[in-house]
Order: sequence, then C-alpha cells, then structure tokens
Amino acid sequence: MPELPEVEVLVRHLAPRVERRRIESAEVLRPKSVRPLDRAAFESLVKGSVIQKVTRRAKYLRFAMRRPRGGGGWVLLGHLGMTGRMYLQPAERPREKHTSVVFGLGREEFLFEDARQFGGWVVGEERLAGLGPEPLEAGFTVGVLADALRRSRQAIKVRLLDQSAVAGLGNIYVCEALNVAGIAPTRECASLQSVEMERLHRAIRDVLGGAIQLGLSLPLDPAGEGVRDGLFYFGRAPGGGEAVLERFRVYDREGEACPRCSVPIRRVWMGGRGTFFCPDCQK
DNA sequence: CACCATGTTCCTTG
DNA sequence: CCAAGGAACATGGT
Repeated sequence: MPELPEVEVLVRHLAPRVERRRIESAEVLRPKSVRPLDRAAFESLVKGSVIQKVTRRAKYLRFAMRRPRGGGGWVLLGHLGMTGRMYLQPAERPREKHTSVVFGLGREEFLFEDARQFGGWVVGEERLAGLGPEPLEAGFTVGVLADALRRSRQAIKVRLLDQSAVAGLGNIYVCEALNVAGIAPTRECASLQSVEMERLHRAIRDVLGGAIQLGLSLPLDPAGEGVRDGLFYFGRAPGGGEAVLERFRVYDREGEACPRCSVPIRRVWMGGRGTFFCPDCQK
C-alpha cells in the first residue's frame, strides 16, 4: 500500500538496518526493475557501494550512496509502484517468486520484490524535479497550497493526485483527505474558498500524519518468522490474521455509511481511478 | 470469464 | 500552453 505514509514507515524501518552497510553483491533478476542502466551496468555500479543514508521524498525512497574507498557519492531512488516491497531476510532463505533485485549484505539480503513491476530502482534523482512540496514539512503552508490550486481549473481530486501541487498523496489518501475536509472531489480547484483551503491543508496533514502513526504502531518483522516483514499488511492484524483494522473513512467503502453523517458513500470515476466520497457532507 | 487494484509515464485529442 | 482521457506496464485477487 505504498503512498507517502507507507513509504515513510518503510524508510524508518529500513534506515537503521541498512545505513552504513556495504552492498557486497547485486543481482538484477528482472531487468525492467532498474533504470536507466542495463542489468550489468547497474550491478557493477551498486556492487561495493555503501548505503549512507535512507530518506523519503514523495513516494520515493532516496538512498544516498558512496563508492568504496573514498569514491564519489551518488543517489539511488527506489519506488514501490503498486506492489513493490523492500525487506531484509537471511541470505539462505528462499526468495519470493517476484523478487526483482537483490542486494547482498553479507548474512542478509536486502530484496526488492514487485509482482506487477510498476516500481523499481532509478540511478540519479531527476525524477524528483517537478514534485510539489512535502506535505508534512513546515514549508507546506496554507499559502503554498492555495498558490498551487488557485489558478487550476482541474477537479481537486485530479489535481491532488498528480504530485505537482502536493507530493505523496495517492488515490486512497486523496479520497480520505477530501472527506475529512468536507470537499467534493469534483470541485474545481479555483473555486475553493480560503476556509476550505485551510480545512484541506489541515486534512492532508492529519490524514497522512495519522496513517504514519498507525504504521509506526504496528509490529514489524515479528520475530522474523514471516517471509516478509508485514509492513504492507496495514489492514490486517499482525501475524497475517484476517481481522481488518478500521482504517479508511471512505476509500473502498461504496454503499457504507459515511462516518460523519451516515449517508452511503458513493463511488465515481475520476482521474482514471475509483473515487469515493460522501455526497452529503462533501460539498 | 470479467473486472478491479496503492502508481507513473506517454500519447492523442480537443 | 492546458486539460482530459486512454493505454501501457504485468500480475493477482475476487
């Protein structure tokens, strides 16, 4: 479930486990998962490099790398796409069938697995150009949001999805934030009043911040027993149980009662995606 | 079999 | 230049 909160939780999980470690070997099992280099060039670039720092920008994981023996620094971006996962496991454990890229860290392997192959690794950070502000940083003020929306005639749902006004929201959290803000997804950006802008600004921060807190509160890698670390099973109880935690107010809840006014949630098609909202309290 | 899916990029059309 | 819409990517779940 990789939108900003899931990536943030993953970064915080991975950083202390991989920073300062040297990648002893690199194996690209699916060439599609690395760009712009081919498999061999990517492997030789990565091999021997040290992961210095792992941070997040929008939905990207940013790995600050350094070549061995005083060599130069470079940047590797990871993106999870729709189904990507990154985790560590003992080197002797069999790899999941969709394992795409493997970094050998001695007794452990750092794996990138991606069934649909929409994600992958990118050398360099050109992809970060053009991204809007980080919604949880101090620089993301109501004024910044208002400036990004004021002149747009697009529907607010579509604009928030495209990463240039605000970075990191995906289909789920756009629906959630608009519900919390009480704004219909079909509203033209330029029509938002300043009170609505303030509600939206707060809603974006609250929804993303709350999801991060939830993610951080869940146990990851319980006893190392799972093949994966459970990070992307937010909606389920730890250990792979079936109990689904109450997470979303409107996303994937067509026909269910709006948590605020109990009117059935509706689903429409916008920006090429299913869009969930309350027809009564989102105006 | 049909339809849906957390993302991004590219292309066409208006 | 902007906006809208669709397709593509490849696979799995219901």
